[in-house]
Amino acid sequence: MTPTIKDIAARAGISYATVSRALNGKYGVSPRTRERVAAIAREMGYRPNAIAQGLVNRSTKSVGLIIPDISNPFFPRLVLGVEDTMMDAGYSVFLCNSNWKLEREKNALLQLSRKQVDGILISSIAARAEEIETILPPRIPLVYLSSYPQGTARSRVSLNNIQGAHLAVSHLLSRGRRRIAFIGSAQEPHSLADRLAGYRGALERAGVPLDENLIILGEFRQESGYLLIRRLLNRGILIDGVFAENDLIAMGAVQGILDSGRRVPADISVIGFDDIPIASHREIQLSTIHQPKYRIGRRAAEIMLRLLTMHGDSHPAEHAALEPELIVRRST
Amino acid sequence: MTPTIKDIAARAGISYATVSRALNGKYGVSPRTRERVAAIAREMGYRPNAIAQGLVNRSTKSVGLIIPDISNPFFPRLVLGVEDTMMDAGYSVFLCNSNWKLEREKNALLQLSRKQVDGILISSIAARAEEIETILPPRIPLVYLSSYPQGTARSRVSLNNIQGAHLAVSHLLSRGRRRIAFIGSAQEPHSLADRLAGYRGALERAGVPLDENLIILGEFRQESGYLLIRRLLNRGILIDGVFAENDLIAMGAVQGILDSGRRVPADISVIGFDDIPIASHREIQLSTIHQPKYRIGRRAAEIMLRLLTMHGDSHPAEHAALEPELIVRRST
DNA sequence: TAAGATTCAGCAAACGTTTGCAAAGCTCCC
DNA sequence: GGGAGCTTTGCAAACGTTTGCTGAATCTTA
Repeated sequence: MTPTIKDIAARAGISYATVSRALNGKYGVSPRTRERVAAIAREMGYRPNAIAQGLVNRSTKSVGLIIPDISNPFFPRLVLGVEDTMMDAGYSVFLCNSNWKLEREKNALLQLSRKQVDGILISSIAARAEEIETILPPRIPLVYLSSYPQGTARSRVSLNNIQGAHLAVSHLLSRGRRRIAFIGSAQEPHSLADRLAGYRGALERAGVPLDENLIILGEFRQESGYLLIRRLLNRGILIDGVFAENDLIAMGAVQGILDSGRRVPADISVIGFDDIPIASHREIQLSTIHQPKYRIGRRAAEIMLRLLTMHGDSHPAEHAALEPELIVRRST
Repeated sequence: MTPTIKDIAARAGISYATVSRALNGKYGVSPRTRERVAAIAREMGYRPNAIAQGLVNRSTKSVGLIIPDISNPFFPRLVLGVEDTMMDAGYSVFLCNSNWKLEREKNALLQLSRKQVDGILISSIAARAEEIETILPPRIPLVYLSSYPQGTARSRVSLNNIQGAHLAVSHLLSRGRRRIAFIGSAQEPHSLADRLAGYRGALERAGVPLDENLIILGEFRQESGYLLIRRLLNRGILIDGVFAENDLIAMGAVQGILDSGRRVPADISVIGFDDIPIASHREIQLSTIHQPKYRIGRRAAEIMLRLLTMHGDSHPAEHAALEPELIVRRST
């Protein structure tokens, strides 16, 4: 059995209340006993039971982090930003994958709240806030990162997706492209909406007519980008540019275009979104919209820490929108 | 306040012991009260407090997972395999990044044991078992996955690294390569040792003399592979093949070779290790040794679940060594 | 109908902490 | 030497559960 506070007390011949106070540096313990207790604790290899502490302190020093897909190279750095920051502050993080399924997202929320996490960070795929916020007791701090549902009053940190899409499409336009396809994913409604808005806005501003046939949706995967673009090209639809909702789709699209005998960027320019590590690879050189992934994670964690230390007294929501950045590489 | 078992009891006019039994389907409560309790619980939105349960049950239904680097594309699928399996069994997982630092690995172990996790899965960078196992109370289930320290008696699932390296180097030899460099990382001693052993073994078996100058070590990153190969080539050392300890290093090496004006594979063949997703990309086409990442994770989790349900009665360690697979692509 | 068996419910202890309150011990000064 | 005031310690309740034991109520059976 691992030693408890009582074992230490017994060994020291004092009450366990005193041991607790001594170990926690609380006021009202003589330096002599404090030292004695510390020595015994060390010698016995005492390790405070965080579960018991959690019960009485009503704080587990842990938070939940829910993301849709750890295999997508966008998320690991997000996770890292959250983890580093929370760890430094003495928190542990429960990681949950929703696998792009709302049902799993809800379930993760439920599990986390049962586990009495002090707060939850989530990259949510829910369309509306009620879908998930009703699951949680209102007092528990919640921070959205990267994507968030419509109608939420909670804190969030995200990229300015409209602006990012605008940047991307304007760049294609500046390259003389006029028939620009949008290839996205229906898996995450909110950023899709924003990026579509940016796409539409940029076209409109340039006076380029919108062709709804050029908007196609699949999944956030390379295979999806490949299949969708091939289908589009096979239908004989003319395009000279592609704005993909993320880099994976973009990379798939590039493959599809090449495999159909066209050149990138000579015939069709392609731009992605996210700037995942591989996008900058010498043989890939994908133009894209950079997202400061680590910073998004860190920022969200910082907001969480603030909510956590405010300790219940009114949660004024914080909205942080980080700036996207256009990265021009060989694909445009 | 979220409702507790006592609130339900008060509302139902019965003792909270009965409520507990009713909710847990324990023997000794009439169907009538059982239903009534369930109804009230549902209506009040009761959520069992897993912390309190953990305290009395001495089981938190959570495990820790420690990996060196979530940003390395090798690990996400490993994590996924663990997560899916543990989640299905009703466990949550605490994810910790050691960032290739033994100190952080030890600290994670400490935190997890304080959090009273039921078990720990770890991809350890420690050289010897004592370095980390002494931190943990011996009764807590521990499973190594992918890499493990020397001298451990605990369960582990890993790839047969010696065989993998042997496969890789033999493949290069079969392509007529004789001056084969080994580019590895000193960050993880155990698999380095095994892969080096495989490298040496394959050379010896083919009667190719070993040149210690061809063995160079850096980090598990693309930049490292790039720099090391360039330095090697700049020193005028002749090589016609490269066996890299992982795909990132291999990809960096390919860049370095190309940038030095040589061709891959015509002048120098390159083979990596891991088979990360990008290795199969059309523009990359890196030959490599495939690791079944998801399966390693799942297998480790399954072993963990077995240890968990055995519930203390002697832990016979399980050793699973999965088979590597040679994947031949364009780089060799 | 009465005794015994069976079903159902409650009391209270336990898990390992923290902490308010009270008591005991000490120092100091008049 | 005796109280005031301070420091140090201990007692016991509390956090939200689970569960062994006991008692009450109901049912069975002769």
